[in-house]
Amino acid sequence: MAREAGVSRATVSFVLNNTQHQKITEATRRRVLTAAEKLGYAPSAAARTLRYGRSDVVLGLLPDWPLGYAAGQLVQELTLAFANRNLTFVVHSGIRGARSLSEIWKAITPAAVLSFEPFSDSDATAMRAAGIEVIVALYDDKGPGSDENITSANAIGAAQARHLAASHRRLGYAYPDDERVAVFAGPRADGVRKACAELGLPEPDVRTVPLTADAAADAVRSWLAADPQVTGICAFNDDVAMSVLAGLRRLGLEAPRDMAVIGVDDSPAAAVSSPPLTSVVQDLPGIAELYANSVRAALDGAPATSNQVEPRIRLEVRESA
Amino acid sequence: MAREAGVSRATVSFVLNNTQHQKITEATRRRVLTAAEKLGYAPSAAARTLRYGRSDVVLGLLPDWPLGYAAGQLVQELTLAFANRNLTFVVHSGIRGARSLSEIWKAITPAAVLSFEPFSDSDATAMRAAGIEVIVALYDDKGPGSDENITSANAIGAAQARHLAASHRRLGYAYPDDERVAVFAGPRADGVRKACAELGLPEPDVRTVPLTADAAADAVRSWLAADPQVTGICAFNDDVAMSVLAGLRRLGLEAPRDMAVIGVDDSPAAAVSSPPLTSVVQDLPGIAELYANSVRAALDGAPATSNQVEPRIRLEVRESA
DNA sequence: CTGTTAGCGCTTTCAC
DNA sequence: GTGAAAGCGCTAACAG
Repeated sequence: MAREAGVSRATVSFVLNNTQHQKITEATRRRVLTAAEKLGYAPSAAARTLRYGRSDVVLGLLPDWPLGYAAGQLVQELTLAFANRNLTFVVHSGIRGARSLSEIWKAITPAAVLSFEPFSDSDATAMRAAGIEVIVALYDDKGPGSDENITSANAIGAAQARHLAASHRRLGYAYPDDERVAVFAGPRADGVRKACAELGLPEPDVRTVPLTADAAADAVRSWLAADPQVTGICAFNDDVAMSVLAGLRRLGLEAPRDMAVIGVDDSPAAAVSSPPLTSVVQDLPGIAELYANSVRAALDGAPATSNQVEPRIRLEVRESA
Repeated sequence: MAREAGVSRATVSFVLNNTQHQKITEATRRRVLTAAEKLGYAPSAAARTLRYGRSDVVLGLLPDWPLGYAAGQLVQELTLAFANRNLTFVVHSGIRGARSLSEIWKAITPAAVLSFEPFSDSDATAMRAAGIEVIVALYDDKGPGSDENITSANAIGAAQARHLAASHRRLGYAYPDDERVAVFAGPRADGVRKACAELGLPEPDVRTVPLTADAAADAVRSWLAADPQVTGICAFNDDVAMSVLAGLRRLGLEAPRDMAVIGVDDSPAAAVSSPPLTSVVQDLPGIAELYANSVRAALDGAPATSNQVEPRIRLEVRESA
């Protein structure tokens, strides 16, 4: 490349990177660009990474569990948010039996890792030792025993509860039948619990609801038999909510007359369920901006900017609640 | 590292990579490993990539459109399949306004790219020039005018049609209301068309079905008014299928009595829809194996192995059809 | 303003 | 057996 243009390697570097504060002759500039064009020259990210010790890649680590509509959306928004900050976002889907975490990040050499599941301390220290910024998303650092005010982690559950509390005196929580999402479902259920407490409602009745009509019917029966009777259900997500709706139909009952149900995610199916499902929708673009900001700030060595706007939570009110 | 162990760099390399045909003293070997351990030494993928000109990363390029349940599953299966072949699979979600394709692959330096959407010839040649294996998935290279036998691309549609043909004389196709998935929906609709032709059924009636009950009701009305009347619907996916079901309910009609409906993906919501949805389920692990094999073979410079087993397609028969 | 040089960490080749 | 050295492509620093 340098040889071809008859120019020094450094000059080439300046031209191709549009380095400021370097005055390059227009002729030289043109010569370099022409040569680059002719040779189909492409800069080597590997070399650049080796030199800098850091790439511009942000590695997203997805957990093992089933990825639904919302997860896909979030990934897309994150991709966009990082791109706007000159960072390339790629995702690796964690899965039993796949490569170990260390193999992944060594293969990618990311500038930062944004994980949606917690990992071991040794992994974390190893990554930090390699100069990688590590950010764990979606989890409160407060620990399980925290009795703080409602945080963004459980704001979803709280929003569900508050909506139902307008017309229901006892709420239930439809918990997913998948242990893998427990880290996720727990905080949401906690949000419901806290909101109930704040509103003076009795403790919510949490039941696991598998994704079959029969099993859901069992749960519905139990809720209706409870004392005080449970008539408003906050579901972990739209799938679980639709399962509850199926359970109601199986018993010849109807939402919201006999029992109100509210989901999370506003997935496409929610709009056409029977009855159409009321659902909580998260501000995914906002959340993506938040994480992208955190990562960018960490990479720039900036202090953790806490002027972050809390992402909004919205209710898509339909007929089920 | 070498300095610390008092051993040559080459020796270190041999030990850490378990290079065969090199006889290393057990003492030296131990010395190296100890030093590596103590220093928390991690090999630099960037340097290795620079040296080899190729990493062990396979870059998956996802299209812009909404990622559903099946897409998430496929990504997980691909991750596993590639891991079993010593390849690290990461995914970049294509999205309007995000970085250009060339920025992505230059940042990652992948050994291969597995794309789920077609890209320009110039992109393809640029990547190949950079030594990257390029594989475009999910599309037939036969071109749009192909009248071949049913291929895997449209086998899904064919399976739907064949199931419905047992009890219905005229079929309809519920096409998604999203232009972005056209590349995907087209072949499936073609599969239905071909199966109808083979079975001596009239041409299927293709209608776009948005994801709202009202719009779906319109489509249902048109199908029932058609001549000959359409009573069996193949839907692009489960979401569209559930929309058709909603349209039926809106008109006071019922599946499968008034109209049978069959979806694709067997998403969680399908099992609890009203009525429970019959759906085509693809052999995602099989498909993942297929692609992983192709990529592996291409990287090994092997000829395209055509002893590939065609992934099976299965029907999850419930009540809607 | 332009050209040269060193070195990021790794592997391969060659010399001891 | 082990050690030294070159070079992958890049950029920062320095010399002309």
